[in-house]
Amino acid sequence: MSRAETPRRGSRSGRAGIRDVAAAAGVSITTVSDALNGKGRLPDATRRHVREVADRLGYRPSAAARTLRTGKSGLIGLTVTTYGDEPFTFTEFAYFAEMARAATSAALARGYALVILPATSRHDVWSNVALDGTVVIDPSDQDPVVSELVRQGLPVVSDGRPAGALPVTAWVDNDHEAAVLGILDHLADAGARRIGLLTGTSTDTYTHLSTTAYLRWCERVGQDPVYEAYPAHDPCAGAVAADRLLARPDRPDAVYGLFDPNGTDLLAAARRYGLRVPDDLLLVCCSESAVYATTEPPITTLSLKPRRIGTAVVQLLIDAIEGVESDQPVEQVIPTELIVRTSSERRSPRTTVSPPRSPEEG
Amino acid sequence: MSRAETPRRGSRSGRAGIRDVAAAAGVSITTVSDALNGKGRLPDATRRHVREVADRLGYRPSAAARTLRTGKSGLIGLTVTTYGDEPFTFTEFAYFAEMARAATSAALARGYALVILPATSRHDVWSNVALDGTVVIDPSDQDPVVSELVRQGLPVVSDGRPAGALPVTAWVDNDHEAAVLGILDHLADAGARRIGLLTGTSTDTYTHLSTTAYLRWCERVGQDPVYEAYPAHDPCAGAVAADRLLARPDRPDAVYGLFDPNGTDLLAAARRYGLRVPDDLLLVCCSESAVYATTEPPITTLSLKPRRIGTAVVQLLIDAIEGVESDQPVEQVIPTELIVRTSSERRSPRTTVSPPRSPEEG
DNA sequence: TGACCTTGCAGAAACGTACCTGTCAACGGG
DNA sequence: CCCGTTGACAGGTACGTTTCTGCAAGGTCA
Repeated sequence: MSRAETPRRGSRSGRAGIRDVAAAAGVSITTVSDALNGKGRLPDATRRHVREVADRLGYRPSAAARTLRTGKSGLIGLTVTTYGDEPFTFTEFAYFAEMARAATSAALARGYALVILPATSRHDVWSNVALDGTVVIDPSDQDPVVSELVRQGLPVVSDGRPAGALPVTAWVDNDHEAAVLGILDHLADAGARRIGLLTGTSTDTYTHLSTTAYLRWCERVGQDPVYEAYPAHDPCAGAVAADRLLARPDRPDAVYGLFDPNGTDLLAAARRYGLRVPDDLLLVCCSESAVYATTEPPITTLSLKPRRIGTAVVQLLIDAIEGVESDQPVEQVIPTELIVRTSSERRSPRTTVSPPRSPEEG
Repeated sequence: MSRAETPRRGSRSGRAGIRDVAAAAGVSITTVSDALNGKGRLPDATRRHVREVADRLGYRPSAAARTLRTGKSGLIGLTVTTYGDEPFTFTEFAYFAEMARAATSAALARGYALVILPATSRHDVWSNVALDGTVVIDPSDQDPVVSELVRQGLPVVSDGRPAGALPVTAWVDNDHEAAVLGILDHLADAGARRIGLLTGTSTDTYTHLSTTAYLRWCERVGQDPVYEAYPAHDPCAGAVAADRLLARPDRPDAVYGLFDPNGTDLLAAARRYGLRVPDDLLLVCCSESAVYATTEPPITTLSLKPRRIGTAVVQLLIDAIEGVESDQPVEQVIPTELIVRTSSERRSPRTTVSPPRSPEEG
């Protein structure tokens, strides 16, 4: 009977809703919504008045209600591969941190926020969050997460060229083959005769492409491949593998390490075997870390440009979400950057004897 | 007129809703909801049947609708300080990555996901995501973000003891004063006569507490403070500051660096000045990075145990969200760990002669 | 003076779920 | 035979928005 009378239970428990604002401003809900969202045909006076009342009441629109109504949540998934229970690994620290940082910035700049999600197919977490789209880092072939997302009609952009026929919306990657070939040529130019590789045992695209490129290069120049593979997610295995590589009878005189910590691991191993860098051993590793600028000697690194990748991935994803007909291609190759430092600099002639340490000679 | 007749437009565009499942299973919406959520009093047969139909239709409950109804989103904010446009900095890389990793794992294990948010007061992003609570990393005094969140009635747990009277629900931190004092004593024990500090110019709690502790220690032992401060968010400034510190007329014979890259920076600076570590200069820095295990020489580091902090913070937050009367205190101090390596090991006899290493003497 | 458009706003229908409040049958006990 | 109880479900409302549709009031033009 007195249904039309109920006074909204006096603004209910806590937060003010749009109804409260409407009542306080003496207008309708529609008017409040339009005023706050800059829509509709309202005179500026009304708009200002509503905004002022909303501010006074401390009104914050309910994200859940808005999402339910509009179908857009403003959330982007950032899916990272997991090893065991842990998302991303030691070996990916700097890369991931840089990439995530750039992605976060780019998303924020366009009004989106990032949700970190594991690549495991734990439904309960995935289905508990309303995503507008997802960034997948280095998806494995036939990734169940990606398939599920695509099935739901969500745009998926991949960091790393998708293996197989994974139906992603777009992807961004480096040209890993070209990068490896470039490094090998660089090392050969610096005088390397036998170049070794420190690689991983996992089957992700990065490891696979890089290793394949190395093997092809070896075949082309007629060098026997010299490499050690180890489980890259194990923080200790790298040092052991580096040691093993330098302990081989066919010890390489130059090494490229695919993972971030390989530089220090190889440097330590070289010291154990009394090898001087770069005189006896040329060194390059793939890393985003700044420490290699100040090691003794500084180590040449390959940067995969995670900032640019993180930014590009997010831009592509948001373009897809918003239906923007981007003029960017949906497959972007970001160039890598070889930062040449002492560890791979043309060594002094093989035959000459050089003093073990001469700080003046810098 | 045929209003009661409308057949739900034939399962609408795309996704199946709970209504579609109910229709397909020949039961009511309530029954579907109860069956899937394990509530109500339903015979197992019905429960199974509903679940099966839901699976067949590929039904995924709408996160937005559930959030709107229940008031819980399953999302936790991870708020990071921003410097300019970028969230977190170079100097915090390893710490943040470890911390975020542990936090992500812990949240996931309890069915929550993490949203990365900037500490800027950009309302539009904050209000667009429905959070159940927030982790704030090292909030500054009078942080507007924290105040706003608390005003909304959301639990806020802080990584880092909140400055001033910031009304957080709980916090987790190291005992930074104790850590610094421990390191200074450790260096003094190793023979240091004048210990320098490499610190930051920012006003965050970590920097402030650590610097204060250093100054107090100096006063206590009667040493003149020798320190250089630099803007820690600038990736290049550290090297310059390290150089400046070692170029001083009152050059210290031991240095503690508050930030992660200080180790390599100080090592490089020491080399430039022909100082041997640890013989001429003892070195310790605060870092989570593994590279310091394999530098030449290996550098003693202080670990703030970001894994434990990340886990603890999330546990406290979720306990608060779920109203669990946790037996954990709401103010937790996580012990730091000093990983002693060569760079701070008792140098060759200055006055007393003691064996460089005596593992028996424990 | 209508016919017609514009302005300024209100009503009400979704969005998809969770849960409170029935309803109806079966059943057991007095 | 009646009444209370319990099991198994259905109806309907509310969550807080956005937005489509509608409707007066006022102005313009033929």
